[in-house]
Amino acid sequence: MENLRSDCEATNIDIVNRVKPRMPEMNLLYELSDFFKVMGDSTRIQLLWALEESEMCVGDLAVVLDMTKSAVSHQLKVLRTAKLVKAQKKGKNVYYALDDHHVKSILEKALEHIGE
Amino acid sequence: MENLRSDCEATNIDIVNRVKPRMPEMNLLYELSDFFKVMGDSTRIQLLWALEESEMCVGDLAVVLDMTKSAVSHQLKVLRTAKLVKAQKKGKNVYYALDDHHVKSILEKALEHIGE
DNA sequence: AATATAGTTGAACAACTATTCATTTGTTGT
DNA sequence: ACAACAAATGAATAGTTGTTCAACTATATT
Repeated sequence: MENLRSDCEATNIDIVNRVKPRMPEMNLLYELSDFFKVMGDSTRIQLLWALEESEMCVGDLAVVLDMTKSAVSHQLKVLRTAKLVKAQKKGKNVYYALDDHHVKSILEKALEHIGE
Repeated sequence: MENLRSDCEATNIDIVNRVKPRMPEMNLLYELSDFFKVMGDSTRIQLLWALEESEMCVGDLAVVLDMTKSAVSHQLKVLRTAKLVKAQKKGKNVYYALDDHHVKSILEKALEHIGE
């Protein structure tokens, strides 16, 4: 027996009955929104944009974004956890690169939406 | 004279000099991240998904999402402000519909990223 | 006119998030 | 071994965000 949170009855029962079973699993919804949450920060967008131009180390990214290495490093970790970037150690430096070929096209679609 | 926030010098000056001028205006970056912020919430993703199936009124959306009308209304306002949905009053009800043809393709790209 | 229904709104609260600061780890060069 | 540098980390703080609750507006029904 389900415990309903909604505070009202359906107005168009036919529509509700058609749409409700087509809703995705809660699990998938969380994965989707988590993905967009990662994209929903200007620092991380800048990092992705910069890495689309070139693989870069943390210090150089800090210069490009004009932020501290610490702040950049924190955000790179978020991007790494989301599997959007990958890290590779080269001597004293850690070089980051894009790890997802969808990011570019998603950014393009978002730009289309904005530019209207 | 700029006031730099970065706490380090560039390691690869050539890369930094090539990437830095290609970075977009801060204004555009904020628009981009704001857009993704709107998508970065499971309730709003659910609303967009449901509205992709059919135009619906607030009460029906509340039933489909199993949430209160108030919570749904608050989130619909966010989506309306972001111009992702539009509202139309029909008698006692307010019917919401998608107002952006990019949403679907963006969701699809995001699903591709997740499903790997 | 009075009542019921649909939706919106604002305040409040709890949960979350990004940056800063100080510290630590690991690598290079001497 | 030691100093210098690059990056990562944890704790703290300030700012933001989503839901709840109660009050309010507007439309429909009797």
